[in-house]
Amino acid sequence: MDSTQKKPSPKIVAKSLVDAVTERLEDAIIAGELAPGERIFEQVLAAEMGISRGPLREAIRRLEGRRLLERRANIGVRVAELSPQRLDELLTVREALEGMACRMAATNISDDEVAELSGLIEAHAKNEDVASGEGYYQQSGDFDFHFRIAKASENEFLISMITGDLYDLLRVYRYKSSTMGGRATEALKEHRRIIEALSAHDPDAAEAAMRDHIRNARIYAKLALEKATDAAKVGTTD
Amino acid sequence: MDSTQKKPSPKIVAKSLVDAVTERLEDAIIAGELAPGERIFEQVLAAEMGISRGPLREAIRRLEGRRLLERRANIGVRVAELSPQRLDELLTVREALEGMACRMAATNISDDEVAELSGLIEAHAKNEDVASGEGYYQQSGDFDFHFRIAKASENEFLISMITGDLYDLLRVYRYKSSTMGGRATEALKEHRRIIEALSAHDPDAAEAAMRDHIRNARIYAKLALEKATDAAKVGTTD
DNA sequence: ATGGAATAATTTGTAGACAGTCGAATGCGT
DNA sequence: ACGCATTCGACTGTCTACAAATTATTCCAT
Repeated sequence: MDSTQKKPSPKIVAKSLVDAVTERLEDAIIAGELAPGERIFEQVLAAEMGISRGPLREAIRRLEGRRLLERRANIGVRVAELSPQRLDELLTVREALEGMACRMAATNISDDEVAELSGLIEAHAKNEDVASGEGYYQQSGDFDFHFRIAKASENEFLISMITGDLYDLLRVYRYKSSTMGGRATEALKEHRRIIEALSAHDPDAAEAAMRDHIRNARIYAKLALEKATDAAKVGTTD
Repeated sequence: MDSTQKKPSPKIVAKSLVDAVTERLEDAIIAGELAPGERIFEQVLAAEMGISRGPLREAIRRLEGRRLLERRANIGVRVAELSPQRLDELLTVREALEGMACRMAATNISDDEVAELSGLIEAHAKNEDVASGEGYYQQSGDFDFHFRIAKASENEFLISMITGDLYDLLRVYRYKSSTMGGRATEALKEHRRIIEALSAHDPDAAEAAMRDHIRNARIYAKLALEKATDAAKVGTTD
């Protein structure tokens, strides 16, 4: 949550223990320290973290809502399973949401903001990572790009979904496998098309371009992830 | 949560206290017993409900995630404010999500399901409520209609968003004012167009029809709600 | 070996206490 | 009389400890 940006202005937010624990748990899940499907024992975890059960339970309730954890009454809490199918579902929702955000952005965005977006993209285009087509491109510039467009929608609800819940969920997959990379050159072209549409303030074209971009990423990621999990099933003795 | 339907199949879910409290709080907010902006005191509420603070706090965390409650650190919890603008944002998200759901439904839905949908609509068309254009139409048949289409998308993530979080949030507005009614005849026409597109298994047309339907509802609701709140400002001494 | 009952482990809920923090009211000084 | 600092009170945030309920496991008898 604080790894990339989102904290350019370190607001002096009075963080409660629950907030801190939530983030830490989140990071642990994202980093794979807590494997998908793994069971969580409240007392053990609380002891490890040096806190009491209360705040831990509250943090768990939150992540439950974000679908990072799953609870079955009187049985326990498990880390959510991450199937390729779920990723596909997730990205489909993202397509709908970001498409809408981009549509709204097309009407609201200022020329200055478009210029900034363009600068962002072109700066990254010069990176060797991107030029070679490999790129951990997705992890740095891509977020910024999508975040800014979401913000330009000026729809608070939409923004919080895209940059909050959805984003966190996606990070889990992004970490698991670098399936989202390797499409840098295509992604760059798609980004340019999005900027074009935004610059022309054409809502229909903007939405279409964004949806196209995310749909391509989805299809690519799905294939890559399926291949990866198949390989894993052969490679490991799990 | 159990007032209308959503519980056609009373699954034997072992409910914990937290679940029960969550629902009750939710209902209280939706029914307006807890007014928007009203502050909540943990001790008081816990005492009123006859429970301890623990489960109450956990329930609050959940509703926080659903954006029904807002918490400011060390200050307290308030019932979320419901501005016309927020409703507009909400319905915009719904347009995107249900549009996507309808698109997917167009490919997945069976002819039998289309027939059922059609039956549902036509049955309601014969109702006097609807014919008169007034209708508490929105509260009964409309939900079913939208729910079924969401389900037909076969995207679990999408389904849970549309029938879960979003739906609950909308209920708050629906209760507050009957702004969502009075458009029954138009809504019926729009529903028929959606069914047509679904029956033809045309994704593009299906999405377009659904988005059109929700967009119209949004614009109408926004105007109605703005008028209502303006009137309230004059009418009350608040 | 299978069925069932007793047992153990874990989650869930409760109670009480205390520290930290914010807000409001109070009182002082100008 | 007005503004500012201080004090006081209330509520949240957190911890410890205990009690209750439920599930999983083990072990014995058939």
